[in-house]
Amino acid sequence: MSIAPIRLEPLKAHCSSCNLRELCLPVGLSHDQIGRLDELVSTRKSLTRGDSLFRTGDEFHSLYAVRTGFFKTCVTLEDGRDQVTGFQMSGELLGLDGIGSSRHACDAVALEDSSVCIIPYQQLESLSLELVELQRVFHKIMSREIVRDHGVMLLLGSMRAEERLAAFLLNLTQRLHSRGFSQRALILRMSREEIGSYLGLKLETVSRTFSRLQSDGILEVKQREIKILDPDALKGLVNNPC
Amino acid sequence: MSIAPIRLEPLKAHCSSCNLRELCLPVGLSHDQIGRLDELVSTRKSLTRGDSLFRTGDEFHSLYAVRTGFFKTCVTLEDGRDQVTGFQMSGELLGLDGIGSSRHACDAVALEDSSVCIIPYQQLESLSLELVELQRVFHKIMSREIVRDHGVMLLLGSMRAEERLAAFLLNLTQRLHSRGFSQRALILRMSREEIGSYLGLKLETVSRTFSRLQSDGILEVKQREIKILDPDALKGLVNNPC
DNA sequence: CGCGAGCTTGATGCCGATCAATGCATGTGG
DNA sequence: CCACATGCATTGATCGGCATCAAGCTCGCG
Repeated sequence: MSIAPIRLEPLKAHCSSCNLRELCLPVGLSHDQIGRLDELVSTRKSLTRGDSLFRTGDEFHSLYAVRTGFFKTCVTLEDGRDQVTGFQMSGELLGLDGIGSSRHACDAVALEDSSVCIIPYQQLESLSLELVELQRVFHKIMSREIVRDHGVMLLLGSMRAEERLAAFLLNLTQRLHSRGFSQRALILRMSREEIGSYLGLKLETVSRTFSRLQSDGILEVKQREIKILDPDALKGLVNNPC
Repeated sequence: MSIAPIRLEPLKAHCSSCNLRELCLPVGLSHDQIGRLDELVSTRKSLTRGDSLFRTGDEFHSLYAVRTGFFKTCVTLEDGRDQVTGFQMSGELLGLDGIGSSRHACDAVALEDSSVCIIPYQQLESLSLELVELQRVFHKIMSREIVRDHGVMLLLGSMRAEERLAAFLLNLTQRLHSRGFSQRALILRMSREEIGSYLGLKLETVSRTFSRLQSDGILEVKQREIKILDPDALKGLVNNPC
């Protein structure tokens, strides 16, 4: 006997009832204003691990808010070398790169089974003309993305391997903490190679650095499960030239 | 006998009569729309070489459009290490980093005597609610800044010294060319150290790489005067892993 | 003319890349 | 259930590119 499909897509999404609304686009909007957003953010999309949400060169129509799961974005050079430009978790927006040229300028790939809310960009623009608060929060999100990228440039341009990895872990745990997860433990959704690409290191260097931090008693590393045994020591590693 | 001051500040600025309007915020706006911008972009400010336009932590009120001259932006770590995050020339916007947190997140420093137009941000927000085209162009500018930053991350994360310098020179000459300057010659407004900071290299490496490109017959380097003798060879350097 | 900031060049060393082998977890088919 | 394959992670040995340290050099300027 056949089984009825469990999920139908597109599914209705509702910002007003979403528990991510304090971390996502609606942050700071009133109940009524979020209601207006509901009209616009009406569908969602599920992806399985490895799926691309969009690719470089795809026409840009929508932004995406991560609902569940985990993504990476990366840019690729003609010769195949690529650079992971960010990791995105629930509440974070994907697709801002596409606004400038009407085409996406990077690939967005699900690192685990994930779902996103689709935010049609033209409708977002229209609603932003009505709701000054929405315009404001959207500008803030883009600005923070620029500031974040500058932080990564600082990391890539002037930090050493150990520092980079420490800064990376602290950044991840902080973001996970504001989503209700532990500050002391995390499960990495990305491979050593993807971490390395993000941090400008080779996967062997990432692995060795993990091992060193473990033997220093700062971390406990079991494959992708990380425990932070000594958070202060980890923080002490960043901003130390030697 | 005393001489009357030649320039009074603040001076009136007018987008509608500005020859940078095709490279700057007004790009794509109609004559009438640019007229509306004139009401808002009313003052300019002159800086001498070495002056800061704003510093990390300063309250954010305005964006700035470079009118003449040349700037760098940089972020600094507590221990003093810093990273140049960009170089800005005429028509380019400064200050987008401040929107997210109401405080500037980097320093902007004039690398030569320069002038900027002051764009009060609150008024820009208000006008964006009226002029959908202005909102659109502003979003595009922010998005392109994000894409640009991703390009720098790619450069810092996965290119070799020679490639980085080649990419940097090609980027500069392209931007200068669209401002009417030569594609083959340029005068660097920044020191070797500032180039190095931007590219994640030490100043000695920058200097050596310039020398190598010169002895390869690709460049002619006389201090800060650069001639590109073989543009194709220079382009050939980027995107070549070895 | 002499000073100093910025640039070039050389000698040396180290961090992270590369190459290579092994280990470990997961999955698949016999 | 085991044998084997596969993908990812760890670890070791070696190499190389860039950093570091240290002189000189150039040019503008008082």
